[in-house]
Amino acid sequence: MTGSETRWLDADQQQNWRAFIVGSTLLMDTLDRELRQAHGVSMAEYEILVRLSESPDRTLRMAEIADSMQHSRSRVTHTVSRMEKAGLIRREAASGDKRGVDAVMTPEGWALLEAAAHTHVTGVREHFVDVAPRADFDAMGRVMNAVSDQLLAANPCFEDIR
Amino acid sequence: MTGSETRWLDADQQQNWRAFIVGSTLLMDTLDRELRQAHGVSMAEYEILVRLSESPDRTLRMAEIADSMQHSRSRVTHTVSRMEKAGLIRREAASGDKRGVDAVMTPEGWALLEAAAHTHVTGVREHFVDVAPRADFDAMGRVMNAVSDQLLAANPCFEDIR
DNA sequence: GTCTCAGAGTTGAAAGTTCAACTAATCAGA
DNA sequence: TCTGATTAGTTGAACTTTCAACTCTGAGAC
Repeated sequence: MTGSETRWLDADQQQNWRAFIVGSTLLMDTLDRELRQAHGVSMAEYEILVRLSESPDRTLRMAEIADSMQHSRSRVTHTVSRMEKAGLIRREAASGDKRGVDAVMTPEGWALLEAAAHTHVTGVREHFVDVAPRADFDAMGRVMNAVSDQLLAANPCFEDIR
Repeated sequence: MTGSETRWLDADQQQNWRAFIVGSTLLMDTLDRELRQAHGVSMAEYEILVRLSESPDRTLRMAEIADSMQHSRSRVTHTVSRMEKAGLIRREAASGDKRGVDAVMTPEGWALLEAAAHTHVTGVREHFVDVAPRADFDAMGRVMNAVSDQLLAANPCFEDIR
């Protein structure tokens, strides 16, 4: 990873990279704030609800949540604990593997998601999807997929590092 | 912001958006970890050093740092305090405005930056710039610039919210 | 001059994240 | 079937970020 001469970025690359950092923090912070103010959930919590809502029985193993969001297991434990306290999720022993824990979405969680989804999608459109031409947006998607592929390929067991 | 019917994202938009979330957290976490392991600084700290290195006298007002990074003033205060304790930055009373504080890069800070820059740029290339065709990368840059523009225009005094 | 308001930065506590150590269950192999 | 290595998840402490309250300086009105 750290070899020989440094190949510096040219001016364009530099600018694009900085645009990415600033734009993405601005975007994420805004969406997070909108969700918190309107519904009292963070974006991470919202994302967990989305994933649960898409799963059979609105249920997911802790590890599945962690892997799909690229969060550490510890982080998911803490987040789910808070959400459980708030009544949005219930923990159950996983059937089969006695080490495992299932996170199950409660009716309250579902209700919250239904309300929050509108806020979130509106924000994503207004601040992201609708501010650029479709072709550029697709290109951005290809870049970010390539980023994920590269990083996951380079680190087959990415969890170990976290 | 929250009006009438929800215009949901279509499948492509959904995928691109999720690619963005996962890819960017993966990318930022990786670059942050690389910097921490090799040089003991976070990416936020590194970015502050970069900005100082580009300023006349390697000096910047606290507020300038905060604004250019889209961080809250409080966050910059805390981060700079840690960096000052580590000897990378020195605080000085700003000339002219007695309310102001200048953050000045120390020789130790400069030395660290020189060492860390190689690691960082190599990582940015390997995990980001070089994983996608230039045209896609440029399109990504346009999208992120549009995001920033939209958000900054919508919130003339963005700091007030933070 | 002084009163009020705005701006720059700090502070400390609360909330969230990371890190390393831990328990308990499963698996693979002798 | 016993043993050692893995895997799932949790825990608590350290660290980072956020939030609201605060101090001090500067500026404009009168």
